[in-house]
Amino acid sequence: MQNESQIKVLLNEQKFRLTNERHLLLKLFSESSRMLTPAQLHELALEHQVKIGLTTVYRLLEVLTKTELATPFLIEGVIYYTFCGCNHHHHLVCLSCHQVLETHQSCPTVEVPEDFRVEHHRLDLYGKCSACQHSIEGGESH
Amino acid sequence: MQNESQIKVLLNEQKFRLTNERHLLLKLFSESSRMLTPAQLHELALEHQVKIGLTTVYRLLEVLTKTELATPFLIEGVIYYTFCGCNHHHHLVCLSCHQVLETHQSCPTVEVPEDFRVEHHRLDLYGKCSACQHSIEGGESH
DNA sequence: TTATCTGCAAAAGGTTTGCAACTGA
DNA sequence: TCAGTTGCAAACCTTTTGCAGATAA
Repeated sequence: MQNESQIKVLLNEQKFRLTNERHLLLKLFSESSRMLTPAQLHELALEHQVKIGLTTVYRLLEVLTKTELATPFLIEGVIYYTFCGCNHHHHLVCLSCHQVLETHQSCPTVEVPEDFRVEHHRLDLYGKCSACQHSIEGGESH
Repeated sequence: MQNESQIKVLLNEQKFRLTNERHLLLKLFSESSRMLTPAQLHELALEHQVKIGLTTVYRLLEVLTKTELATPFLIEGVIYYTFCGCNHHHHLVCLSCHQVLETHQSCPTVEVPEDFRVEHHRLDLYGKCSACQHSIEGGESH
Protein backbone atom coordinates (compact mmCIF):
# COMPACT_ATOMS: atom_id res chain seq x y z
CA MET A 1 0.00 0.00 0.00
CA GLN A 2 1.33 3.42 -0.89
CA ASN A 3 2.84 5.47 1.90
CA GLU A 4 1.44 3.59 4.79
CA SER A 5 3.07 5.82 7.34
CA GLN A 6 1.90 8.92 5.50
CA ILE A 7 -1.65 7.65 5.75
CA LYS A 8 -1.25 7.02 9.42
CA VAL A 9 -0.04 10.58 9.95
CA LEU A 10 -2.99 11.95 7.99
CA LEU A 11 -5.41 9.95 10.11
CA ASN A 12 -3.76 10.79 13.39
CA GLU A 13 -3.80 14.48 12.57
CA GLN A 14 -7.55 14.28 12.85
CA LYS A 15 -7.49 12.02 15.89
CA PHE A 16 -8.34 8.94 13.89
CA ARG A 17 -6.58 5.71 14.75
CA LEU A 18 -5.07 3.24 12.36
CA THR A 19 -6.37 0.09 13.99
CA ASN A 20 -5.60 -3.42 12.91
CA GLU A 21 -9.00 -3.70 11.19
CA ARG A 22 -8.50 -0.45 9.32
CA HIS A 23 -5.03 -1.44 8.36
CA LEU A 24 -6.22 -4.66 6.74
CA LEU A 25 -9.23 -3.03 5.08
CA LEU A 26 -7.13 -0.18 3.77
CA LYS A 27 -4.71 -2.59 2.20
CA LEU A 28 -7.48 -4.39 0.33
CA PHE A 29 -9.18 -1.14 -0.61
CA SER A 30 -6.07 0.57 -1.91
CA GLU A 31 -5.05 -2.45 -3.93
CA SER A 32 -8.38 -2.65 -5.70
CA SER A 33 -8.41 -0.83 -9.01
CA ARG A 34 -12.18 -0.62 -8.98
CA MET A 35 -14.53 1.63 -7.13
CA LEU A 36 -16.49 -0.32 -4.54
CA THR A 37 -19.71 0.05 -2.61
CA PRO A 38 -19.42 -0.35 1.16
CA ALA A 39 -21.07 -3.76 0.81
CA GLN A 40 -18.61 -4.79 -1.90
CA LEU A 41 -15.63 -3.74 0.18
CA HIS A 42 -17.08 -5.67 3.10
CA GLU A 43 -17.51 -8.73 0.92
CA LEU A 44 -13.96 -8.35 -0.40
CA ALA A 45 -12.69 -8.31 3.18
CA LEU A 46 -14.58 -11.48 4.07
CA GLU A 47 -13.25 -13.22 0.97
CA HIS A 48 -9.77 -12.47 2.22
CA GLN A 49 -10.53 -13.82 5.70
CA VAL A 50 -10.58 -10.31 7.12
CA LYS A 51 -13.47 -10.70 9.53
CA ILE A 52 -14.96 -7.30 10.00
CA GLY A 53 -18.39 -5.76 10.50
CA LEU A 54 -20.16 -3.83 7.76
CA THR A 55 -20.55 -0.96 10.20
CA THR A 56 -16.79 -0.74 10.50
CA VAL A 57 -16.50 -0.50 6.74
CA TYR A 58 -18.93 2.42 6.72
CA ARG A 59 -17.00 4.10 9.47
CA LEU A 60 -13.67 3.66 7.71
CA LEU A 61 -15.06 5.08 4.48
CA GLU A 62 -16.37 8.06 6.37
CA VAL A 63 -12.95 8.68 7.89
CA LEU A 64 -11.19 8.26 4.55
CA THR A 65 -13.58 10.60 2.82
CA LYS A 66 -12.99 13.24 5.48
CA THR A 67 -9.25 12.93 5.10
CA GLU A 68 -9.60 12.91 1.30
CA LEU A 69 -8.08 9.47 1.05
CA ALA A 70 -11.24 8.20 -0.61
CA THR A 71 -13.51 9.74 -3.23
CA PRO A 72 -17.18 8.89 -3.55
CA PHE A 73 -18.83 8.38 -6.93
CA LEU A 74 -22.50 8.33 -7.71
CA ILE A 75 -23.21 6.03 -10.65
CA GLU A 76 -26.80 5.29 -11.58
CA GLY A 77 -27.96 6.02 -8.08
CA VAL A 78 -25.37 3.84 -6.38
CA ILE A 79 -22.59 5.25 -4.22
CA TYR A 80 -19.11 3.82 -4.75
CA TYR A 81 -15.77 4.74 -3.24
CA THR A 82 -12.29 4.65 -4.62
CA PHE A 83 -9.04 4.90 -2.71
CA CYS A 84 -7.17 8.06 -3.58
CA GLY A 85 -3.68 8.13 -2.17
CA CYS A 86 -2.28 11.45 -1.23
CA ASN A 87 -2.05 13.60 -4.35
CA HIS A 88 -4.64 15.52 -6.30
CA HIS A 89 -5.55 13.90 -9.58
CA HIS A 90 -8.40 13.32 -11.99
CA HIS A 91 -10.32 10.16 -12.69
CA LEU A 92 -10.90 7.97 -15.69
CA VAL A 93 -13.83 5.69 -14.93
CA CYS A 94 -14.92 2.63 -16.86
CA LEU A 95 -18.68 2.46 -16.68
CA SER A 96 -18.71 -1.26 -17.38
CA CYS A 97 -16.25 -2.73 -14.92
CA HIS A 98 -15.93 0.29 -12.61
CA GLN A 99 -12.20 0.35 -12.89
CA VAL A 100 -10.77 3.74 -11.96
CA LEU A 101 -7.58 5.10 -13.45
CA GLU A 102 -5.85 8.23 -12.19
CA THR A 103 -4.48 10.92 -14.48
CA HIS A 104 -2.03 13.38 -13.04
CA GLN A 105 -2.20 16.01 -15.72
CA SER A 106 -2.50 19.66 -15.01
CA CYS A 107 -5.78 21.01 -13.78
CA PRO A 108 -8.09 22.82 -16.19
CA THR A 109 -8.22 26.58 -15.89
CA VAL A 110 -11.75 27.87 -15.74
CA GLU A 111 -12.73 31.49 -15.53
CA VAL A 112 -15.18 32.05 -12.74
CA PRO A 113 -16.99 35.18 -11.57
CA GLU A 114 -14.42 37.04 -9.53
CA ASP A 115 -16.63 37.02 -6.47
CA PHE A 116 -16.82 33.24 -6.40
CA ARG A 117 -14.11 31.58 -4.32
CA VAL A 118 -13.21 28.17 -5.68
CA GLU A 119 -12.06 25.76 -2.99
CA HIS A 120 -11.61 22.62 -5.00
CA HIS A 121 -12.68 20.93 -8.19
CA ARG A 122 -13.29 17.58 -9.66
CA LEU A 123 -12.76 16.37 -13.19
CA ASP A 124 -13.93 12.88 -14.07
CA LEU A 125 -13.94 11.22 -17.48
CA TYR A 126 -16.34 8.35 -18.06
CA GLY A 127 -16.25 5.73 -20.74
CA LYS A 128 -15.10 2.22 -21.45
CA CYS A 129 -11.72 0.71 -20.74
CA SER A 130 -9.92 -1.36 -23.31
CA ALA A 131 -10.97 -4.71 -21.89
CA CYS A 132 -14.65 -3.77 -21.73
CA GLN A 133 -14.70 -2.42 -25.28
CA HIS A 134 -13.47 -5.72 -26.56
CA SER A 135 -15.48 -8.06 -24.41
CA ILE A 136 -18.61 -9.29 -26.20
CA GLU A 137 -21.15 -8.23 -23.63
CA GLY A 138 -19.34 -5.00 -22.93
CA GLY A 139 -17.93 -5.72 -19.54
CA GLU A 140 -19.60 -5.94 -16.14
CA SER A 141 -17.44 -8.94 -15.34
CA HIS A 142 -13.88 -9.24 -13.87
CA MET B 1 -38.58 27.89 -18.50
CA GLN B 2 -36.00 27.50 -21.21
CA ASN B 3 -37.07 25.83 -24.41
CA GLU B 4 -40.17 24.19 -23.18
CA SER B 5 -40.95 22.62 -26.49
CA GLN B 6 -37.40 21.39 -26.85
CA ILE B 7 -37.75 19.62 -23.53
CA LYS B 8 -40.97 18.05 -24.62
CA VAL B 9 -39.33 16.71 -27.73
CA LEU B 10 -36.46 15.27 -25.71
CA LEU B 11 -38.88 13.52 -23.41
CA ASN B 12 -41.12 12.23 -26.18
CA GLU B 13 -38.11 10.84 -28.02
CA GLN B 14 -37.79 8.37 -25.18
CA LYS B 15 -41.51 7.79 -24.87
CA PHE B 16 -41.85 9.96 -21.81
CA ARG B 17 -44.85 12.23 -21.55
CA LEU B 18 -44.91 15.81 -20.46
CA THR B 19 -47.89 15.63 -18.16
CA ASN B 20 -49.45 18.50 -16.34
CA GLU B 21 -47.72 17.49 -13.11
CA ARG B 22 -44.35 17.26 -14.80
CA HIS B 23 -44.89 20.55 -16.52
CA LEU B 24 -45.48 22.36 -13.24
CA LEU B 25 -42.68 20.58 -11.42
CA LEU B 26 -40.26 21.22 -14.26
CA LYS B 27 -41.06 24.90 -14.16
CA LEU B 28 -40.29 25.15 -10.46
CA PHE B 29 -37.22 22.97 -10.79
CA SER B 30 -35.73 24.85 -13.72
CA GLU B 31 -36.32 28.19 -12.08
CA SER B 32 -34.50 27.21 -8.92
CA SER B 33 -30.86 28.21 -8.97
CA ARG B 34 -30.06 25.68 -6.27
CA MET B 35 -29.61 21.97 -6.37
CA LEU B 36 -32.40 20.20 -4.56
CA THR B 37 -33.02 16.85 -2.96
CA PRO B 38 -36.16 15.03 -4.12
CA ALA B 39 -37.76 15.90 -0.79
CA GLN B 40 -36.85 19.58 -1.19
CA LEU B 41 -38.30 19.71 -4.69
CA HIS B 42 -41.44 18.07 -3.39
CA GLU B 43 -41.66 20.61 -0.60
CA LEU B 44 -41.09 23.44 -3.07
CA ALA B 45 -43.99 22.15 -5.16
CA LEU B 46 -46.33 22.01 -2.18
CA GLU B 47 -45.35 25.55 -1.20
CA HIS B 48 -46.46 26.66 -4.65
CA GLN B 49 -49.78 24.82 -4.38
CA VAL B 50 -48.60 22.18 -6.81
CA LYS B 51 -50.11 19.12 -5.18
CA ILE B 52 -48.02 16.18 -6.18
CA GLY B 53 -46.76 12.95 -4.64
CA LEU B 54 -43.18 12.42 -3.58
CA THR B 55 -43.09 9.31 -5.73
CA THR B 56 -43.87 11.41 -8.78
CA VAL B 57 -40.96 13.68 -7.95
CA TYR B 58 -38.64 10.68 -7.81
CA ARG B 59 -39.99 9.45 -11.11
CA LEU B 60 -39.56 12.81 -12.80
CA LEU B 61 -35.98 13.11 -11.57
CA GLU B 62 -35.27 9.66 -12.92
CA VAL B 63 -36.65 10.64 -16.31
CA LEU B 64 -34.73 13.91 -16.36
CA THR B 65 -31.51 12.21 -15.39
CA LYS B 66 -31.93 9.70 -18.20
CA THR B 67 -32.55 12.47 -20.72
CA GLU B 68 -29.63 14.46 -19.25
CA LEU B 69 -31.92 17.32 -18.30
CA ALA B 70 -30.90 16.93 -14.68
CA THR B 71 -27.55 16.22 -13.06
CA PRO B 72 -27.17 14.52 -9.70
CA PHE B 73 -24.66 15.71 -7.12
CA LEU B 74 -23.44 13.86 -4.07
CA ILE B 75 -22.56 16.31 -1.31
CA GLU B 76 -21.67 14.96 2.10
CA GLY B 77 -23.63 11.81 1.52
CA VAL B 78 -26.76 13.56 0.28
CA ILE B 79 -27.99 13.32 -3.30
CA TYR B 80 -29.13 16.56 -4.95
CA TYR B 81 -30.30 17.32 -8.46
CA THR B 82 -29.97 20.38 -10.59
CA PHE B 83 -31.83 21.21 -13.77
CA CYS B 84 -29.51 21.31 -16.72
CA GLY B 85 -31.16 22.67 -19.83
CA CYS B 86 -30.03 21.34 -23.12
CA ASN B 87 -26.35 22.19 -23.58
CA HIS B 88 -23.22 20.69 -22.15
CA HIS B 89 -21.61 22.86 -19.52
CA HIS B 90 -19.65 22.73 -16.30
CA HIS B 91 -20.78 23.55 -12.80
CA LEU B 92 -19.82 26.04 -10.17
CA VAL B 93 -21.29 24.91 -6.88
CA CYS B 94 -21.59 26.92 -3.68
CA LEU B 95 -21.13 24.51 -0.80
CA SER B 96 -22.95 26.81 1.59
CA CYS B 97 -26.21 27.67 -0.16
CA HIS B 98 -26.07 24.98 -2.86
CA GLN B 99 -26.52 27.47 -5.63
CA VAL B 100 -25.32 26.09 -8.95
CA LEU B 101 -23.92 28.30 -11.69
CA GLU B 102 -23.19 27.06 -15.18
CA THR B 103 -20.02 27.90 -17.08
CA HIS B 104 -19.99 27.37 -20.80
CA GLN B 105 -16.28 27.48 -21.38
CA SER B 106 -14.43 24.99 -23.49
CA CYS B 107 -13.92 21.52 -22.19
CA PRO B 108 -10.53 20.55 -20.78
CA THR B 109 -8.36 18.38 -22.96
CA VAL B 110 -7.03 15.39 -21.11
CA GLU B 111 -4.73 12.80 -22.54
CA VAL B 112 -6.02 9.34 -21.89
CA PRO B 113 -4.60 5.91 -22.71
CA GLU B 114 -5.43 5.40 -26.35
CA ASP B 115 -7.34 2.23 -25.63
CA PHE B 116 -9.76 3.98 -23.29
CA ARG B 117 -12.85 5.34 -25.02
CA VAL B 118 -14.16 8.46 -23.30
CA GLU B 119 -17.93 8.85 -23.57
CA HIS B 120 -18.48 11.93 -21.46
CA HIS B 121 -16.91 13.94 -18.70
CA ARG B 122 -17.81 16.12 -15.81
CA LEU B 123 -16.02 19.14 -14.42
CA ASP B 124 -17.36 20.68 -11.24
CA LEU B 125 -15.85 23.51 -9.21
CA TYR B 126 -16.80 23.79 -5.56
CA GLY B 127 -16.47 26.76 -3.29
CA LYS B 128 -18.35 29.71 -1.88
CA CYS B 129 -20.46 32.17 -3.78
CA SER B 130 -20.20 35.87 -3.17
CA ALA B 131 -23.19 36.08 -0.85
CA CYS B 132 -22.05 33.21 1.31
CA GLN B 133 -18.51 34.54 1.65
CA HIS B 134 -19.86 37.76 3.03
CA SER B 135 -22.60 36.45 5.24
CA ILE B 136 -21.44 36.15 8.85
CA GLU B 137 -22.20 32.50 9.38
CA GLY B 138 -21.02 31.58 5.92
CA GLY B 139 -24.29 30.84 4.26
CA GLU B 140 -26.69 27.90 4.56
CA SER B 141 -29.60 30.30 4.38
CA HIS B 142 -31.45 31.81 1.40
C1' DT C 1 -5.38 5.34 31.20
C1' DT C 2 -8.67 7.00 28.26
C1' DA C 3 -10.38 8.53 23.98
C1' DT C 4 -11.36 6.02 20.11
C1' DC C 5 -12.91 1.91 17.78
C1' DT C 6 -15.56 -2.51 17.11
C1' DG C 7 -19.59 -5.63 16.45
C1' DC C 8 -24.19 -6.46 16.97
C1' DA C 9 -28.95 -5.52 16.79
C1' DA C 10 -32.26 -2.10 16.28
C1' DA C 11 -33.78 2.19 14.30
C1' DA C 12 -33.94 5.43 10.81
C1' DG C 13 -34.08 7.27 6.18
C1' DG C 14 -34.33 7.36 1.59
C1' DT C 15 -35.96 5.04 -2.59
C1' DT C 16 -38.64 1.71 -5.11
C1' DT C 17 -42.62 -1.19 -6.16
C1' DG C 18 -47.43 -2.91 -6.86
C1' DC C 19 -51.73 -1.67 -8.03
C1' DA C 20 -56.04 0.56 -9.43
C1' DA C 21 -57.52 4.77 -11.35
C1' DC C 22 -56.33 8.41 -14.63
C1' DT C 23 -54.58 10.90 -18.83
C1' DG C 24 -51.66 12.56 -22.74
C1' DA C 25 -50.61 11.58 -27.55
C1' DT D 1 -57.51 3.79 -27.54
C1' DC D 2 -53.80 2.45 -24.74
C1' DA D 3 -49.11 3.07 -23.26
C1' DG D 4 -47.48 5.82 -19.94
C1' DT D 5 -48.39 8.34 -15.41
C1' DT D 6 -50.20 9.19 -10.76
C1' DG D 7 -50.84 8.58 -5.64
C1' DC D 8 -50.86 5.74 -1.87
C1' DA D 9 -49.18 2.30 1.12
C1' DA D 10 -46.13 -1.27 1.73
C1' DA D 11 -41.76 -3.19 0.90
C1' DC D 12 -36.88 -2.65 0.43
C1' DC D 13 -32.20 -1.43 1.23
C1' DT D 14 -28.72 1.29 2.63
C1' DT D 15 -26.89 3.83 6.29
C1' DT D 16 -26.79 5.31 11.11
C1' DT D 17 -27.13 4.80 16.09
C1' DG D 18 -26.75 2.99 20.92
C1' DC D 19 -24.26 0.36 23.76
C1' DA D 20 -21.00 -2.74 26.12
C1' DG D 21 -16.62 -4.62 25.50
C1' DA D 22 -11.97 -4.10 23.26
C1' DT D 23 -7.81 -1.50 21.90
C1' DA D 24 -4.42 2.14 20.04
C1' DA D 25 -1.68 5.87 21.64
